[in-house]
Formats: sequence, C-alpha cells, structure tokens
Amino acid sequence: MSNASCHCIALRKATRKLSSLYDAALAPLGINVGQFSLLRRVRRFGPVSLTDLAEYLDLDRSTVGRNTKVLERMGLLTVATGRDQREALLSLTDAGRQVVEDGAPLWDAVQGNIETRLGAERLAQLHDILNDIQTDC
Amino acid sequence: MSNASCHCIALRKATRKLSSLYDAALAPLGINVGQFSLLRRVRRFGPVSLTDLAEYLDLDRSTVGRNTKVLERMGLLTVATGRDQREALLSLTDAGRQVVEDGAPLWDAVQGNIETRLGAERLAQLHDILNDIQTDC
DNA sequence: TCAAACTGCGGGTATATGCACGTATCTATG
DNA sequence: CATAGATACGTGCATATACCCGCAGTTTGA
Repeated sequence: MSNASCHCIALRKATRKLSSLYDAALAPLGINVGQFSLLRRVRRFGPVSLTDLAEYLDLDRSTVGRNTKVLERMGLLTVATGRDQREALLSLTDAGRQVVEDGAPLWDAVQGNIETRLGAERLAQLHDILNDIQTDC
Repeated sequence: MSNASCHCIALRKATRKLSSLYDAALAPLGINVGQFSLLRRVRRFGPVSLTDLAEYLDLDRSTVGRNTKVLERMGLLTVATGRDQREALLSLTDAGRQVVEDGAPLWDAVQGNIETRLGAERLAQLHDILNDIQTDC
C-alpha cells in the first residue's frame, strides 16, 4: 500500500484547500482562520501568556509570538506585562472582541458547509483519525 | 455540531505533526517531505516547467519556483531553458536522483508506520475525505 | 508583418512555522 | 544574600505558501 501517494502530502494539500475556504469566509474581517482561532483562544483564556497560548494552540511559542504581533499591529489585541515581568499577557481589545463576534456567523457558515458536505459520520471519522495522527508521536 | 473545534484548525494541526514525522524520517538526507515530493515529481515528469510542476503538486507556481531554488542550491536539480525561452525546465542531477533513491526506504518506513497505526480501513476513509475536501471548491 | 493578447517567470509583500541561541527575569539553594 | 539553574521571550535563520505586478518571450489575428 505504501506505493500510494504520500499521506502527508495529501494531508497538506487538503489543509491548504480547507484553509483557503475558511480564509475566504473570514476575509470580510481582514483576518484569516489562524488569526481567528488565535483571537478566540485569547478571548476564552486571556489574559494569557505566549507560552500558555502556544500550548493551547499546539504551536511553537515563537510562532505564536510573531502571529500575535500581527494582530497587535491590527489593534485586535494588546500585550501587557504581568507580575512576572518576563510574561507577555495577551488580551483582546474592543476591536478584537468585535472581530471575534462578527466572525462567529462567518465561521459557522463555512464550518456548517463542511459538515453538510462530509456528513456527521465521515466528520467523526476524520477527527478520530486526525486525533490519532497527533497523538502518535 | 458547529460548536465543535474548527475542522480547519484540526487539519492544520495534524498536518504539522505528520509533516514533522516525515521530515524527521528524511532528515538524514538533509531534505524535508515537501522537497522529497517535489524531487520525485521531477524525476517522474522531468524535464518539466515550473507551471506544469506547480499543477502536478497543486501548489502556487511562485511557491514551486522558490522551493526549487533551494533544491537547485543544494545541487539536487538543475534549471535549463527550453525551446520556449520563457520556460524553466527542471531536471534532477545525479545527486538528486541519488537522494530520491536513498529516500525511498526512509519514506516507506514512515508511510508504513502511519498505515500500520491507522489501518487500511481508516486510511481509505481519510483519503476519501481529503479528496472530498479538495474537490469541493 | 506587426501589434495585441497570452504565457512563463521573477521578485515584492505578507503570513505561517519551527529551531537554535541569546537576554532578561525568577526561584531555589547553599 | 548571592548565584546557579529554570523560565519567558525575542530574534536570526530557513522553509512553505499565496497573491500581485511587471518583464520578456510567444502566439495569433487583422
């Protein structure tokens, strides 16, 4: 079976496509799906440090640091120093909260599209498999 | 169901993990899974233009152009001008062919691991779903 | 034949992502 | 209390990825 096309490449390809779908849906807000996800995490867990946020998002800390810089420049979140002066505590600005709120229906729409297209069963299969992939290392 | 976590983010996360697995396996060769995939395509279809290769890989042409530059710098492929002087025709060098050959067993190993871990059925489900995602736009 | 339309690329711009390294800060121990 | 070790970040480096624009070479239609 290993002669089949690379599972990794197939996954990457699908990820690009799916990302572009979500990105297109959120485009009216001027943010992409990664940024939307990050903002929602900050809304939910903020004020939160970069390290903790990176853990939640399962991304490298430095990646999160750079990604937040973009959102900070956009005025969607602020970075404050905590009691521990090393910590960069992230919080949403009013604009950031607004974007998350405005984005919800847009995100719901794409998410719903995907669910309709794939159906509940295959969707469950997908998440089950993805989960396996992530927990195997 | 839309309250579940974002399908796109889940896919991206799994893609990062899986990519790093493949990358680790190919690390002895000094290339990553994307580069390995590209080299194999060039071996199979070369000499091939950037535009055609981009189509095969389902990547943006400029992305492929940049990615090939890295491999060219590594001495794994060469860029020649075709009859149509605009075309950049890609071919593997001897070193490139060697890398593809040496990489085959390494790639087989990871690919096989994944297949063992997921099992044939779930693997078929995965590809079926990924295929759907890609063809829906 | 000659200009218009088309095509193939390169480069600029921007984000995403991870690793390695350096700096500032905190903490625990002698 | 001073210092070694741990922790939180930032930055440099490298690749991945896409979009847009402009240049140059090609093809085509009048």
